[in-house]
Order: sequence, then structure tokens, then C-alpha cells
Amino acid sequence: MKLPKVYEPGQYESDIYALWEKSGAFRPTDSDKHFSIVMPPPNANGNLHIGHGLTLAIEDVMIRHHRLKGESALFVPGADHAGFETWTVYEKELAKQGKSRFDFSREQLYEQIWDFVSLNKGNYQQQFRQLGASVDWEHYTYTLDEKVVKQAHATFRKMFEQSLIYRAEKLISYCTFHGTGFADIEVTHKEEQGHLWYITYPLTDGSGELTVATARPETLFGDAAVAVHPDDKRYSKFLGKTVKLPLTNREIPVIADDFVDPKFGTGAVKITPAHNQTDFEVGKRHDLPMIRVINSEGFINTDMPEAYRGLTVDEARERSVADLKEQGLLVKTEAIVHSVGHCYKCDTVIQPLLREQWFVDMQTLVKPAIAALKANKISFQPAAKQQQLITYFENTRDWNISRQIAWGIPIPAFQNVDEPDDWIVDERVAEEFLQVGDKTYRRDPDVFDTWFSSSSWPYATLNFPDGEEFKKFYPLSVMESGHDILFAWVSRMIVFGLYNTGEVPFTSVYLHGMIQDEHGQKMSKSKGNVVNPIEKVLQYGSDAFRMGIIADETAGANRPYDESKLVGARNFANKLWNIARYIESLVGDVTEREAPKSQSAADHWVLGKLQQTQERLTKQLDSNRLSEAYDTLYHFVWDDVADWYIEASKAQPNLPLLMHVLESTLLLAHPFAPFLTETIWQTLAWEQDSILAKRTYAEPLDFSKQQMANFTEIMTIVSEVRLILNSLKASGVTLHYTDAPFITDNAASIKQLTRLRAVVEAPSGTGLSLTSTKHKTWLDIDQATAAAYVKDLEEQGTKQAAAIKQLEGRLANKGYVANAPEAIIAQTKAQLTEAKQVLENIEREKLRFS
RNA sequence: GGGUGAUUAGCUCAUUUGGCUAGAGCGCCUCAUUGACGUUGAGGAGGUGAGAGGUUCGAAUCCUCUAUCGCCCACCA
Repeated sequence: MKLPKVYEPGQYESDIYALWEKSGAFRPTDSDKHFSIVMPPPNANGNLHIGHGLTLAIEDVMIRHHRLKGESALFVPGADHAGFETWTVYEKELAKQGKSRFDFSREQLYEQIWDFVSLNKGNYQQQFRQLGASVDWEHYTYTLDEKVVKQAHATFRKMFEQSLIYRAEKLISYCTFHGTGFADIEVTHKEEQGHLWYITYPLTDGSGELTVATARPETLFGDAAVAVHPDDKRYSKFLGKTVKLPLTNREIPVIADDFVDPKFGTGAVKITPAHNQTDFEVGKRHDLPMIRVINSEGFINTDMPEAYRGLTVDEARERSVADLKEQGLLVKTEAIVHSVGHCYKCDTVIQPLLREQWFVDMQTLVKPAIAALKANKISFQPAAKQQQLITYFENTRDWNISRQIAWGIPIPAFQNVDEPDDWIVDERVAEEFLQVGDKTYRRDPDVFDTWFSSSSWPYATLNFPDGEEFKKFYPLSVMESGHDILFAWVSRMIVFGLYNTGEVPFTSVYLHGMIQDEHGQKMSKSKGNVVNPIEKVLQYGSDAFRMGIIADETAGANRPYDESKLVGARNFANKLWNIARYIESLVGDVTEREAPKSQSAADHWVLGKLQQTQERLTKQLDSNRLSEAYDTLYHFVWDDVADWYIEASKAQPNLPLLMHVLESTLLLAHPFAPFLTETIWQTLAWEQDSILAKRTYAEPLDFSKQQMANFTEIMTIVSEVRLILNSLKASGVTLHYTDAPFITDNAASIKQLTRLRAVVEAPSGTGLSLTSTKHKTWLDIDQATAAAYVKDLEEQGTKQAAAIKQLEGRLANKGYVANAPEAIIAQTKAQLTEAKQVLENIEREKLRFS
């Protein structure tokens, strides 16, 4: 088959993927060794972004590698309904149509979003294929598939029955724009310029006054007390008395509590239990009333003083400051920088609001997870994440899982319409009301935090508890994900996995970093600096995208996008293509293969390199060092195979061996360049099947170490000759040598590699002797031309002398000789001997020409 | 406030139990070349490994401090 000069990926990729899919090659085999990855499901509300491209590239390299190790590999694809994320995307869609969520019922919204997401799910599947993801489509799972929903409901029921999920009225982080509560982890804290207002609270008995400092004067209407530190002498006389709350004249007590920092502000703190987390705790300790000032839309409540009702928080703040000032109760205003919680989507300031929600008792659930992590049941890349996760677990608080949005999995809980504290769990969430005996129950209108259901992803996808997949592939071999969702997702999968299955859900975690734009800025649609992976696939080819994006990959590290890496990978793909093109042009239409047999030193050498590379690559891929593995492959293919072996072989081509090298190389390259290697494989006249049918890397062939060393020496000679010819601009030169049979055997290769006129054995002669070999070799360059080389020789001599001095110094060091391992010392000695030999040669040459 | 990561060639980054002359890609310079490939080949320049100190026979690697940048977590009003 005749191949075109340049590899054009676009012409082959979709056909190749179709071929794979048809052949069922992505399904697990019956091998006893299992390897499994479940894809972190992309949010089905848009297109894949560069992070997904990276994720799929990493995971697919892993899975293809393990397949080629003969293991039964399962790669499960999926898509995420992504509750709140999709909700915000859809709200923007609605806004484009001039509508909002208030124009529809929850049921209508749910249906509309369902359709919206269905479109995108289709996109994704197409894009996974374009990226070459060798996923098992039969296991494709959507997070609203019945099995996932069932698992979420089952988890809820189990936890509810074990009192690990409870209903409580607590302060939660609430976004008044989106109209929903959040988990703590979803709030973004930002340092902001603010003010500290010092406000006077007069004692009710008229005996004096207190000054409190607050950043939120508008919450004053919800004050339930003023707190001071119990040991603060300044305030001891106020304890037990009451103060009159400005602007309303309500009486509140002065209390003592340890949490107060006497050095901050005035040392007296207003306590607003319904709008501040700390104050909430204080309120509970002192049994204070919880007065709600702000409602869930972010306005001042209707039972507040008339002038404030319906104002926004900002308006109420401004007004309260003005009013206090007018009444002479504002002592001073101080500028401060403090941390303020924001909605991570819309940046609205988060309000701590009192609400009744479902909470997961994390303190209890986290214990087995901490134990598992401490027992190293899960290995982490980067390793530091393990301890970070333990620390996170140790400090985690109960998890609010109720979301007041339409899009998500309904919480299977029903409330007795007559007795609010009477809740039952029931999976019939399609019903709004349930009749149990003479009681009527109404479904909780809320849906789950998406992460609640995705916490069961590793086994829900494997048909827990009875699925064959679960039995074979759980725990997963690797959980590969972005480091940004370590806490939100990875942590909870561990907790839930242990809770539901009694086992860790995966035995290793690989976290990749974020790809930033070329200037190191975070990529975002609003900044307009996003890179579309599919565009890059179309531009450079899927394999080039994959290799280019992996070329810089280090676990956990963020890094800028570097398009030159993609270009380099595209060139690399083309190099491999041309290696195949050359070998196939020699082989012709031969459909039968002779057993490969090495003849030349180069043959032995390339087999040795092949074996080394295979070992190294396997080791690197086994330990997920993908960029190193790619580097290994790159240099083997380009330097060893193309630039040395093929060039050398042109003098005496060994066809069966070239064929063997090509096949072995294609297999090694396959995890990195699946499309290309398969495309080439399809053109091999002597191979009928898909490369995927191989299911194992090539068997290494025997080679002679002596012959390999001979070729290494030839390489040294070639390099020196090239250097000299380059330096002297000499041409038509002949290399003479004495007493080196292996040079005779490889004379043609040397000639080919150096473009010398000839390589000839001769008993003796004059000319420019090579200094890098112990064999007697010389170039027939005349004295005058060669003299110009003396300058180069001098430089080399200086370098060698310095190296010798260093090596000698090392060996003269008693501590070194006494303490260093023998192998290292032997190595140093060998280096010294060689360096001395080379220097001697150089000196001799210098003498002859100067 | 508490953690944590980084700082290596012009640029982007590697270097895993401390031990070859600290590497790669891109860029740069010189040269080559009509049958595998210009998405090529050969050769080359370029680094006191952020700074200071310490441990060690030996440090980019371990320890301490300093500087700069980044990330994560946090209920100080």
C-alpha cells in the first residue's frame, strides 16, 4: 500500500473509531487481571473544554496501556446532569429568551432542562469519539439514569434510618439571586474592603452605655444580645444588665462568652443568631431568640421597622448608618479588609440564613475514611493530597444536601402536612402527596446537591450491588480527576464508598492540574481565553492533541496551555508515519513474514534499545508518569529508530527486522497515538487484524550485548566524524582504520551515517586521528586543513582536563572512597580511565599539528 | 489566620529513595540535502538550579531562614 507523504489525521480518524467500536475492542476481556477507570462525567450543559480533553487523554493512555499489558480493562463513560451548574446555564438560556424561572412551574422547568441536556449529551458522545476515548459504550451512564437515582435514594434511606441524615433548622449559606442554599464548600471567600461601624447601645437602666463594633449594622434588628469576654474587666459591671437596641428600643441582655476577642473592636459584640454563623452558635449556647431580619430574596423582612421593610441589604445598611448617625449613636467608622462569602457562580454576597434542611452527619461518616487514608488504602498523586484530605476530613462539618432548585434528583422525603416534624422516606417522588393511613404527606420540593448522588458514582455505574462489573472492577484501579474537585467529589466518594460498600471506592487517585491560558490566567468563557479541544483535534489531529496536552503533564500542577507542544506532537506523528512509509516501501506487498534475525551491530543495538524502551515505558506508565513516558517514546522513535537505526540500515536493510521494529514501535506508541498507529497498522500488508487485536506489547527478541556495544562505539565514531567534517567544512573524506573487525562489518553504515567518501581498512597511515575511540582511526585530511582543527582540539582538551581533575579529586577524597557505594566508585574510575584516554589522544593530535 | 505548592536555559517545563558532564520541546546560530519525512537531517551556543546559611564524602534534591509568586482552607464580629 502506498502512503501519502504527510499524515492527514482527518482522513482516517472517524473511520478508525467506527472500526474499533464495531469490533467491540473496548469491552473488557476475560483476563484475570482487572483494570478499571470510571470517567468523571462532564457536565452535560455545553461543549467539552480543554480540561475534559486532558482528562480523556490521560485516562485513555492509562486504559490502553493496561489493555496492552493483557489486562481486562474497563473504561466507563458518562455525563452529569450537574444540578446547580446546569441550572445556572439554563437560567442564562431563559434570560436570552427574555424569560426567567418564575415564568414556569418546577415540573415545566425540569422537562425543559431535560431536553436541553439531551442535546448536549449527544454532542459529548461524539466528542469522546473524536478524542479517541476507548470507552465501553455499553456502560455509558448518565447521572439521572435509573440506577444512579436509585442508588442516591437508597443511600438517603439508609442514612436516614441510621440517623446519619437529619432534618434541622440551621444557618446555611444562601444565594439570594439563585434562591438556593449551598454546602459550605460551594461558597467562595474573598477579601474585601469594608467598614467597621462603632455603635452605641445605651443601658436600659440609664447607668451608662456600651459601644459595639460591627461590619453589618443592618442586622442590628436581629440582635439578641451583646457579648463580652468573661474576663474582660471593662465590661464586668455590665453583665446581667440589658441594653436598649438602637432604632427599635428592644431590650437585649449583656452576656459573657469565651469566643469574644477583647482586643478586636471594642471587645463587645452584637449577637445576631439568625445571620451569622458564630452568633448562631452563641445563640444556641445562651438560648437566645433567632430573629430573622433578611428574607430569602435578600430583602428586609416585613416584621422589621417600617422604614426598612423591603429594602435590600445594602440599602438597609446605608439607611441604618445614616439613622444611627442622626441619633448620635454612631461613634466612628473604620475601614477594614475582611473576608466575605460569595456565590461561586453569580458572585452575589452569600447570606447566612436560618432554614430547615437535610444534613448529612459527616463527623460520623468521615471516621472510616480517615482510618482508610491513614492506613494508606489509597495512593495519591500528588502524594501531598493524602494529608490534605485527612485534615479536611478532620475539620469537616455537616453537609447541607438540600437545594431549592428544579433541576436535580428529588429528595425522597415526605412531610406530614399536619405535623411538620413527622418525615418519612419514600421513593415515589413522582407523587406530590402520599396518603399513609389517615395521614397526608407532602413531598419535599427540594432536590439533592448533585454531589450527593455523584458520591456513589464508582459503584452506581458498576451496577452495585449485584452487577458482575461491580464484582470484577470494584474498587476502581484509578480515580482520575481535576485537583479542584478533590474535596467536593473525591473526598465524598471515599466517604460514601466506605459507607455503602465497606471498601474504598478506588485504590489510587491521580489528580491533574488546571490548564490555564498561555499567560497563566485561568481559562473562562467570560474572559474569552478558552481553548476548544475539538478545534485542536481538527487542526492537528486527535493523537497530536493528546500527546501535546500530555507532554507537560505533572500530577496536580497547573500549567499554561502551550500550543507549540501540539505542533511538536503533530510533527512526531508525521515522523512515525514516515518511518512506516519508508519501511513499507521496502517491504512491498509481502504478506508473509520471515522470522526476524539480527545481522549487523545496528540490528542488535536497536533490539536492545527496543527492550530498554519497553521496560522503561511500562514502568513509567505503570506509575502514571505520562509526560516522562511520552518523552521516552518520542526519543526512542525519533532518535533511536529514525535517526540512527533506519539511517544505519539503509546500507544493509534487514527487512524482517525492520518490520519487527515497526510493529513493536507501533504497539509502544499506541496508547499515545491510537488513531495513527491503527491507521498504519491497517496498511501493513502482513497484518490483517486491528492493532487492538494484539492485546499485548511485542515480545522482546534476543540480542548480543557485545554487538550493541559495538554499535555504540560506531555512534561515537560517527559523531566525532560529523563534528570534524562540520567544523572543517571538509568533504570527500575517507576514514581509515586498523584492527577493528566490527568497523569492517559496519563500514557501509558508517559511510551512510557520515557521508564519508569511504571507510577503508589500512595497515597504517597519516591524517587526522579520531580521539574518542581507542581504535586506531584516521581521516585522510591533509595537514593544512587539519591544522584548523587544532583550535577545536584545544577546547576539547581543556574540557577533558577539567573533567579529569574533577574525577581525580573525587577519588582522592577519602570520605568519598569510604562512603560511596561501590558501583558509583567503579563508575567514577571507569570515567576517569576513559577521560584520560581521550585526553591523551587529543594531546597527541595537538602535538602532531602544531 | 492556618495550610500548601512553586522559583532550574530566551520561553514552557522535566529530573523519585542525595551520586554519570542538570535534560527535553520550542526559539536562536551554522551547515546539509533531489527518492521515508522541510511537519527533514547534522552540528552548535545558552544554566553560579531565587538568595543566604547548614547537614553530607557528595545537594537542584534534605534542614533553617529570607524574598517573590500561586493555590487551598477558615464562623473573628
